[in-house]
Amino acid sequence: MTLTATTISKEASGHEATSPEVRTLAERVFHQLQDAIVRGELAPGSKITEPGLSKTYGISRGPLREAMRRLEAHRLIERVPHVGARVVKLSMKELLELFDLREALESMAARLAAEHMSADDIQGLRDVLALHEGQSDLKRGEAYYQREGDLDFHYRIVQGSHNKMLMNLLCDDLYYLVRLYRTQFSASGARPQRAFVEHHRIVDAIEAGDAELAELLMRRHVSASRANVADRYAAILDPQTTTPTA
Amino acid sequence: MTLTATTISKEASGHEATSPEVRTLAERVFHQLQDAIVRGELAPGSKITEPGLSKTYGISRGPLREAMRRLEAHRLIERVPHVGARVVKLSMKELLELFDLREALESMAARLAAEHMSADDIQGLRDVLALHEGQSDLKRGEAYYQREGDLDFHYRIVQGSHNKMLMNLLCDDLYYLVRLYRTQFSASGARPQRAFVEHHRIVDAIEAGDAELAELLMRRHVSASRANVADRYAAILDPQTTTPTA
DNA sequence: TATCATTTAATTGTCGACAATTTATCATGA
DNA sequence: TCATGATAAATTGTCGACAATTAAATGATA
Repeated sequence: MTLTATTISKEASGHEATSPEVRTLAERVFHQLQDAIVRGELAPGSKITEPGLSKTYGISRGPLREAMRRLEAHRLIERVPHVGARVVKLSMKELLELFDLREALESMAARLAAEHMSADDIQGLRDVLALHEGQSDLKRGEAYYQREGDLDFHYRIVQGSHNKMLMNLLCDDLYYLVRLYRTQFSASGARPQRAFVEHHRIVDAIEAGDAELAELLMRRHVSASRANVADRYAAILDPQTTTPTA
Repeated sequence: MTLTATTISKEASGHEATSPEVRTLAERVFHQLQDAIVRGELAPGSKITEPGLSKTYGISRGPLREAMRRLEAHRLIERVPHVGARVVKLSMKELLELFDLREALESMAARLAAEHMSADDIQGLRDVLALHEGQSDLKRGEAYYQREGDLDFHYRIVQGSHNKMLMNLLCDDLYYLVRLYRTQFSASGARPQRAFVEHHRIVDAIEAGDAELAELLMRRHVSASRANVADRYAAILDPQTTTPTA
């Protein structure tokens, strides 16, 4: 077998970090821009210009344009014909809408995962949780790794659903928006302990093959996460009338 | 055939037909291709080549490429770097996955619609149903208009949810796949009476503001539709062991 | 000074040509 | 005859230049 290139080191903790597809310039600059946006290196709402990026990344406008089209499709930038493009700036309303979508889709994913996940898959899930908690012990305040770990957890469950369309939707589209939100709202980790417990109970339900319970628990988990975000936002707007931090 | 002009009689009952955005060549040819694929004029699985389409539509490869990128993002074509693109060919497995997604998302839409729809919106819904049934009386066997009417119904409920992200997801992405499936599997209308009743009950629930019921009924509605498709497919594979057509 | 029209600059949209890669064709040899 | 390798054709990827449109700047007028 020739296999030419792309020996595929696509495992790793990284989500798609180690470029599964860099056969072309457009692909590469797409991933670079995607990363830059999600990490907040390109300020939300800032205007991005084709000649500018073209110079920055050292490529012509052709492939750059294709990359921008893909970013637009993933809703990471917004384009207006003949005017230009700017990095998306999520409003709180849209963020809550995003959580509603996640609630519907991830609860479904949990149900399917309970029906389709293999023993190995479940073991992998438990490993993620263990790693997750270990890191959290070390750097309590530092929420970054924890949050990435959280996404890893959700990733694996979606994968476990074995529903390709669902995987594409959540992993390729929505999760990048979730990560973007975390940087834009500088989302402090928040409620880690409670989330840990919820994660474990979800895995328990999946392992027991209890699809209905897994679905319910995941729905509550995402819903609680949403409520937490809404609460914090309300606290910023009006520091008095909200519940004290847990 | 020169064709150059492309005056485009893109009217039709079309949902977004009256071009909200034809400021650029890429936009126009995108909509043209989208239509051609959904209507089955471009055979599923057939390879589409850039020079070919470029000549057909009388534009250069630049804007054509952008149109193809958008088609890829909407999952209407599949591209492989350095190889080419072909029109998607939905497998039965993917089709059922699509129904699962619709079940999760549209039930959510129905719930939100029950909470947010205005009186006018609801009246519009009832009008669609009336028109729908009137057409059905005329052309019983002809399932085309009926099916389009069915999509109109679902469209309006999604719009009624007032969740922009949900609207984008269902109306801009998934519904085109639904229409594509109907041509690819030459989906005969099937079970019209039952669907009518279900539609009416869903509207009743929405009008009553009963979010929980609306969600449940929509979930059942989509689920029944899915079961119907699966049943018909099984019937093709093995004509003996299935239930007689209703 | 404020407003509006005109001009200027910058950015996006489109095109044709060239380079890189893949696929098809064909010849050669076992 | 089949497999293998080299060659040729076609298609995709990339680039730079020009046209069209928009936004900014300038100046004139009330």
